[in-house]
Amino acid sequence: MRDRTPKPASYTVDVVLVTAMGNELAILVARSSTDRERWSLPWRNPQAGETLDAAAARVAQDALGESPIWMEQIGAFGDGKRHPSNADVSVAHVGLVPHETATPRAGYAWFPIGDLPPLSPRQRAMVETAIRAIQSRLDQAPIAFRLLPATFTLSELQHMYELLLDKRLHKASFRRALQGAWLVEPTDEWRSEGRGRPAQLFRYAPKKRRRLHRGVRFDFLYP
Amino acid sequence: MRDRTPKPASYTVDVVLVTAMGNELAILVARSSTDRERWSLPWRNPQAGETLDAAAARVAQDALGESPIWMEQIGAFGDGKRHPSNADVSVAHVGLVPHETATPRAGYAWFPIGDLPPLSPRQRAMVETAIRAIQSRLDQAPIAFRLLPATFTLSELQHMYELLLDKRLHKASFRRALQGAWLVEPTDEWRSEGRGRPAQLFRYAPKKRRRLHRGVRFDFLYP
DNA sequence: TGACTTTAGTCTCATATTGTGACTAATTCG
DNA sequence: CGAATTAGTCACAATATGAGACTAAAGTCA
Repeated sequence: MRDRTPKPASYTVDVVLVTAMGNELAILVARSSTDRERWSLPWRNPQAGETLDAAAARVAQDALGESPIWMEQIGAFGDGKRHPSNADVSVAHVGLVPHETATPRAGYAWFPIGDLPPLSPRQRAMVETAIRAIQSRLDQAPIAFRLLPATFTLSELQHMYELLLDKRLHKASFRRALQGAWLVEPTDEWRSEGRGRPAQLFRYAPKKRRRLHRGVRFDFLYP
Repeated sequence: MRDRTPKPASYTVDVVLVTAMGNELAILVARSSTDRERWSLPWRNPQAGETLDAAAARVAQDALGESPIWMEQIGAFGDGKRHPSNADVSVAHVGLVPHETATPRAGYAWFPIGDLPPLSPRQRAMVETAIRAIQSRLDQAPIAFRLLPATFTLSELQHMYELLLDKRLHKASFRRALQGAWLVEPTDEWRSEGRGRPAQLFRYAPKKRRRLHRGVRFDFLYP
């Protein structure tokens, strides 16, 4: 697909749909309708009068048949990198989907993030930005909870955080922080997972609490 | 400029230029060339082949005659809100300029952030997002340093942080955190500001240091 | 049955980080 | 000189955090 349109500049709306598949994150990828060997993130040329968020929701809807449980714009991408469309820029979004309820429609498939098919450079950049966006918002939005079923064990929650942050966490510290945040409440159910002591199931049920007030942080290493 | 083009969808590149003017933040606003009563953020229809960042730099260049010392994209805005152009979406950027070196060209003026002229709804949203972006990146990038001259007193730095965060900070804690971050080094100059003890001048000179490793935080209040 | 393994959940303590008031220092003003 | 003003430091209490060790409840298997 060569660029033939001179002006005005056009744009697409692309979505990075993320789910947790077993022990790895996975991204929803679409098979190209013209060249079955090519893959891309789901995208769309927005219709006239369609808002960005609506277009992104539509892209997700077309791919999964349902809406992501959380979605956020992660920016406009262009800057010379190629894209399956001839558009100059693409407005990218991240969407989160719990894996249980996420069955891709025909032509779409989940790919583990460590083993993605080749994507256009622009969409490759979107995936990277999406992951970083998830990681940086992890302490500001209930992202991990959204990737789990309605009830879950605390170990499952911790493993989700470890998966998203790509680092190990200490069990006692994790639970202490979670306690202090008043984000979960226990159900009266327990789940026995074969070996080992059964775990209590919790649900996401945030309580109001006073805003934490912290001073400044200088967390950047350099320039 | 009326909307006459039906398709394909077009976009603009807009820039929120921010500086510190005395005791308040200020935004660079452009007077409309057609209607002298109307104001807008500086924006531009990108040229063919021009990257987003290049277009944003060009917008800043046209308005100030120089480049912001720091600039970052803050997202694409559309979603039905009006804009001075007929574009469906606008890709917004924040740029920081130290006030000393920032003389607006003809047709542009700094407005204190608490007293902006009426802007289009879309650009109003950009300003709000820009401020939030600055605040949220304040601990990850040397934003406050960029808004100050090359040498500054620690009180000036603290006041800049207070201005950006819109909250008071405790002097001793601020300096302790700053010490720990290895971000400034003293010069051998002092500045006497009339009454009171003279203050030592510092410069931004970040040193390498080991990455801080923290566990998880659950800093969101609810949903 | 009863050791052993596995996973869940808790406790405690040392250490690090942070909030805050009070202190000392160097200057101007009158 | 002494009060006022701004800079810069100290010390201590209060929290927050990292990490190991502990208890609890299940399955496994001889």
